[in-house]
Amino acid sequence: MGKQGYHHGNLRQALVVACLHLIEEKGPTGFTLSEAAREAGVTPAAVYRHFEGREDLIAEAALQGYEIFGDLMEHAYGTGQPSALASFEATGRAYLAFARRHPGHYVAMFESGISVQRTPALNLAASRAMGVLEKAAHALSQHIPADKRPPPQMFAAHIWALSHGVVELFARGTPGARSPFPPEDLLESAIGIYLRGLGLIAPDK
Amino acid sequence: MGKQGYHHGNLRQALVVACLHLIEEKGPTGFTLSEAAREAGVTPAAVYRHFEGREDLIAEAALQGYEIFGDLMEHAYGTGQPSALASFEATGRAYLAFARRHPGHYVAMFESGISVQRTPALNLAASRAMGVLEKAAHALSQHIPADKRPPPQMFAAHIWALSHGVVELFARGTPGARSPFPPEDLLESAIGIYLRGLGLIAPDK
DNA sequence: TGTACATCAGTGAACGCGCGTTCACTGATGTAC
DNA sequence: TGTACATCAGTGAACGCGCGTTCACTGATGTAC
Repeated sequence: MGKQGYHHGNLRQALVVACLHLIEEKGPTGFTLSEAAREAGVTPAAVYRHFEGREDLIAEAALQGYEIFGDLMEHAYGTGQPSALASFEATGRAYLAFARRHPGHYVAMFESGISVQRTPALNLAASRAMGVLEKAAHALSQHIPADKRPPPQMFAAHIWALSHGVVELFARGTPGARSPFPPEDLLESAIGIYLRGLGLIAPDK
Repeated sequence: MGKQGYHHGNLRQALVVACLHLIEEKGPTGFTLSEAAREAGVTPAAVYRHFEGREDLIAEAALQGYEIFGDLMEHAYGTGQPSALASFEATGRAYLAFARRHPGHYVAMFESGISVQRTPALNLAASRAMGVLEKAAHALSQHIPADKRPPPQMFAAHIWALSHGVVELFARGTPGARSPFPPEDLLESAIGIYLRGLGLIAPDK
């Protein structure tokens, strides 16, 4: 783990860290391989010992992101059990918390243009993570009378879109899109209203 | 408007068009000034007759986007009048329609990192456009009993986030984020549920 | 414990390339008379 | 209508730069005996 001397020790991971940092600062297409190498304290050529190129590096960052994200989501889901509603709300909060705490990962996952089909491992990690959201939505939708129940996938898509929109517009440095409300409150209140619209929580508070 | 011969005729606008096209294809940081010049059929040096550089060019694209967007929103708003609900729903639809029809503008406006404070003109155009959304939200919120009425800005932020999320995740080429539902349906149904949650439309359909 | 050697992970020089930016220039257009 | 001239909008050559990628190399590490 040290980096003194000729051999770095853990260059592969150091490059991922540098990549995440640069993504946060300049966006997923705003930095070069050489910059990442420089930030890791290494010659550009050394990168090729570990990655095929820039895309491959970003894909690794996204993969690690999906793994962290999946763990977080599963933990949040478990936290709310056995209440379907509590589980659902916990995953929503976890989504936002992840985006805030791991902005580089978030961008690599959702804004870098890296396809989740790129690799079986990436696909698997992504499916697991998003699967938790769907599972939570599905469990919750069981509490809606069958005749007025929207498909759980639609359900999950709504909440995902809402969360993503809050992240992109209000939880990031997007200038001019500031709102007088903290993103957490925005998301929580929106989800509350939405769930009330589905009849899942009391119409009067 | 012709482009034969030494003089181009309307290079400034041709560069904006090229910029929009390149943004759609490669993202806001994925192309170079020289590429834009090439696409407009002109030497890189010619760009400097019209713009200070890459950022300036993108800012112009964003400005034009806000103007189109503002017109569209105002028209949609008028369409729904005098019903506050109809006006509100029309602006929501217009948002998505704009994002689909003008993806380059959309990205230049919301994803390029261009600050709306960059220029008074840009600020003005953006304020006007977003103002329509807020006006629609405000008018609609008058129909909610005052004691359970959320602030209209929060209201507008919710809907904006939802719309933005749908655009980003489901209306663009983001691979892996496909959903079995058309984005228009997703947005419409989500807004419906949301408005029901606010008591603005009948709880039973 | 010591030595010889294979393997590994980095270096640094080299290459060709396209970039942004500048500059003096030149061809086209518009206008005064 | 014609001519002279100012203005404008583009050219193309030049510059220095950092990039991605390759390659033979070398220093460090690990291991067999």
